[in-house]
Formats: sequence, C-alpha cells, structure tokens
Amino acid sequence: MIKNVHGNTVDHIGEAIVAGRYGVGASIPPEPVLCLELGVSRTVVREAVKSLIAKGLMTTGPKVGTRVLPPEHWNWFDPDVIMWQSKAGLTPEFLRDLQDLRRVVEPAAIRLTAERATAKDIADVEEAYAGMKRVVEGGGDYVTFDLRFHQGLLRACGNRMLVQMSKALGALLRTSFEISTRRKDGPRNSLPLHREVLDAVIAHDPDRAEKAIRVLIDGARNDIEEVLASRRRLPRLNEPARMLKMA
Amino acid sequence: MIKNVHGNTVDHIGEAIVAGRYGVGASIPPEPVLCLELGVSRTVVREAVKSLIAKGLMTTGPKVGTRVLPPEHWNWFDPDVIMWQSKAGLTPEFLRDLQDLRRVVEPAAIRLTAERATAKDIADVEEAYAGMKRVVEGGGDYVTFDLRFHQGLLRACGNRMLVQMSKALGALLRTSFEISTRRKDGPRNSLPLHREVLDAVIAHDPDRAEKAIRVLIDGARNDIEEVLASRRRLPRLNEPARMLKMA
DNA sequence: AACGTATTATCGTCATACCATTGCATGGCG
DNA sequence: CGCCATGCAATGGTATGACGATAATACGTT
Repeated sequence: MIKNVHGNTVDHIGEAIVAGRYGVGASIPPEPVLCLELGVSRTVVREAVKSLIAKGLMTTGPKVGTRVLPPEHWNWFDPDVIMWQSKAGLTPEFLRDLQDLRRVVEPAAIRLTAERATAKDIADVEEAYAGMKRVVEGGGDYVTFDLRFHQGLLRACGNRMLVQMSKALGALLRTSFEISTRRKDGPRNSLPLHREVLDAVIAHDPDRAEKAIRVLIDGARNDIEEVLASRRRLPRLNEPARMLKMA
Repeated sequence: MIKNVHGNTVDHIGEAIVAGRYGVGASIPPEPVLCLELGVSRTVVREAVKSLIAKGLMTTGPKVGTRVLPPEHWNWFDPDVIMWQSKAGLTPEFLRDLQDLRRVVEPAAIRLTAERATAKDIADVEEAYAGMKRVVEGGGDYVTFDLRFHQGLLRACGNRMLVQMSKALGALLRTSFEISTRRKDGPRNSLPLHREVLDAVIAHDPDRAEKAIRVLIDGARNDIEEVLASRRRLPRLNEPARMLKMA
C-alpha cells in the first residue's frame, strides 16, 4: 500500500475527517503537529490540506486553524471522499442516500442510453453480460461483471454529469451486488433480468429499458433493506482500493 | 477581485484549462515557467496544481510534466469547475447536459421534498416566493429569488448527493431564469406555477408536486432551446462570482 | 537493428525564513 | 461597570534554495 508521500498524507487526513475523528467544526492539529505525527515535511502537509480543501472537506485561516467543514459541504461525488466513507463504514444514511440516488439516476440514464447508445457502448456491455453468464455457469467473480454491466450502461448515456454519478454509485452498486449475490441462485435469477435491459437498449426502446431496470433496482433495494434491518451497521468494504479502478 | 494568491492562481490555471487553452492531454508549462508567468512562488503554483488535481483536472509526474486530463475526468459537480466553465462560455453541450440533469433531478427531488420537508424548509421557500411576488409588483431582481426558491426546495430533499447537485444546477438555473425573464410578463406568468409547486409540497403530495414542477421545467427548456437555436454560443455570465454565494 | 545504459528534464520532498491575518487579551475611556 | 481600541501572539500564507526520485530520451554497445 505504498505509493507517494502526498497521496498517503491526503488519505490519512481525509479518512480521519470522514471517520469523524475530529468532529465537525473542530480544528485539526496545527501544521507543525501534523508534520510530527505523520513524519513528513510541512510542504507535504500543506499540499495535502489544499487537496482536501479542494474537495470541500475543510477551510483554513491564520489563527483560526484548519477546521473541518460539516458533511453537507463535502464533495460527495469525489471518488476519494466516497472511498474514505466506505472505509470508515457504510452508515445507513449514506446507503439510503446512495439508494435514492440510484433510483433517480439509473432509470433516467437508461432512457438516454437507449436513445443514444453506440455500437461500441453496446459491445462493451454485451461483453460484461457474457462474463456474468460465464461466471454463473463456470464460477468466478460475478460482482465484477455485474458492476461492469451497470457502469457500462451508465457511461453510455452521454451525459458528463450522469457519468460522474456512475463513479459515485460504484460504492453502492458493489455493496448491493455483494449482498444480492449471497442469496442462493441470486446471480442465476438476475441474469435474464439483465438480458432484458440490454435487449431493450439494443432495440432503442427507452420505456422498455426503464421498466426493466426498475425491476433490477427494486430487487436490490429489497435485499439491502433486509440486511440493514438485521444489523445496525454494514462492515467495511473488504477491498476499497478497487473503487479507484471502477472510475 | 482581489482575494489571496493561492485562490487567484487556482482560478487562473483552472479557467485556462476549462477554456481549453492547453488542449486535452497536453502538458502545461513547467512549474518554473508558471511562476514567472503568474509572478508567484513555486510553493503557490504547486499548491494550486494540487488543488486542481484534487478536482480531477490534471495529473503530474516527474519528467512527464503536468498534463491536462480529458473532460470526462473533471469533477463536474465541483462549484469551481462549474464556475470556470460558465466563464469560459456555456457551450450547447454543457447546457444540454445540465438540462438533462435538471429534468432528472428536480422532479425526483421534489418528491422527496414533499415527503420530508420540515416547517423551516417551507418557511425558507415561502420567503423566496414572497420575494418573487414583491419583485413582480414593485420591481427588482427576480432571478435571485427564483434561484432561492428552487434551491431551497432542492436543499430540503434531505439527500446529500441531491443537495450537492443543486449547487451544480445553480449555473443552469441562473442562465435559464435570466433567459425566461426576458420574455414579456415571464415572471408574472410563472408566479402561479411556482405557487402550485409550493402548495403541493406543503400538502405533502409528491405526485402533485412533481407534476407542477415539470410544467416549470418544460417551460424553461423551451425558452432555452429557442435561444440556443437562434445563436451559436451563449455569452458569459455577467457576474460569475455570484455562483459562490448560491452554494 | 535491438537492447541496455547514461543523461537530463521535471516533479517530489525537505528545510528555513519571513510576511499577513486574525483571534484574544489587555487596558483605557465613557 | 461595560464597551471599544490597541497591541500581542498564534497560525496559516508565501518565498527561496537545495536535493532526491523518476521516467522519457538519447546515446552507445553488442
């Protein structure tokens, strides 16, 4: 997990903030103290703080110190912020927000995709579907292909903003898929539902595509709510670093 | 327009990138050159670049230089990025993306708002409505209150992600409102439509609220498309600095 | 011609010094 | 007694110079 000093420092402080270790509105230790704690120079600490400011996590000022901003100021679509939140623990509110977002974004995006998808877009999704099918029959990592399927469709909608959301949704989708996959024959049952979505897109039929994807989303929502009801807090993602690749 | 050296530097480089002055994938001048051009120290340039990296605009590496990333990597929900794009010129694609986003987000958000809005949320929006009404009768800046009305409703939906989008939508809403307002009696005619939205929210009636806001959105869309059809490129926003306040 | 090595441009990190801003305390004045 | 102004001090902001690390490029060898 060694990369560069800057990245490590940003991650360290960012995780601490998102995990709430400092509390909202509180000041984090002054620069010299952070230098000591992290064993890096002031330059690195300052550049790391600048990065976090750019993501909306904090503000600074002479004498006032470096303060943590309330969560509504975070840049919640930043992949790093999402990753830190995932590492800190997927709280029920966070999952609820992401789920709302998914229900808003995916049906709308799939309509655009059905209208605008190019041959290459479809080929990518088709490949992901083939992977899912292969895994169901022969075994392997279903979730990876499931993710690729959905994100491929989102990316094909041709709208920068919606594409960006697909990155943020990655955290939810992965969690959601991992939960759904635990159910016996979950993958095998969901396969035809995915096929229907893809066929509707190929047929350039927005209404049909939207209807098909709602079936998938509602199923996933039920699975998640079931789990949320049974335990107070979801575990950390086992491999948060993957989220970077999903972007 | 004087603030601090860091902020000015970030804005300067950020604007240049979003305006496409360097071209995608191209390297921007090395740090020493930028220091000369901007008349600041290397420290400032580096911290500015770190901020831009945090917003997804660029990457750096030894010998490889500081390169501009393609627009799909930008953090399009970052208020700064939106502001720079607005200053650089609201291209048709950008407006189209924002419009798609609005049509996706606002109806969905208004449903959540109708379910969850608190007394304070409603009071805020009510105040904005009163301002709109006052302006229609007595004169003043209609757009400001219109913006406050819509953003108040978006903020009340209680979803962090959707709230964040309301900030991004600010650019579109302002442009949209400024266009609509040019029409004779535009404000006077839209007033009852706004009233209907607010009443539906107060009545906690999601269906009615969604229907009401779609009327508003469709009207705005027609206005914008009319303008887009008549000229190739919208002018810069006259006062982009306002966008910060909207957050 | 292909490969390995040396060169070098450029960012990454560190250290130090000084400037600028602002919260806070102290003291004077009404 | 309370309020306002002035000065102090803490903290981030900026500048400068040096050296390390990395990777693209050029060169020389096989």
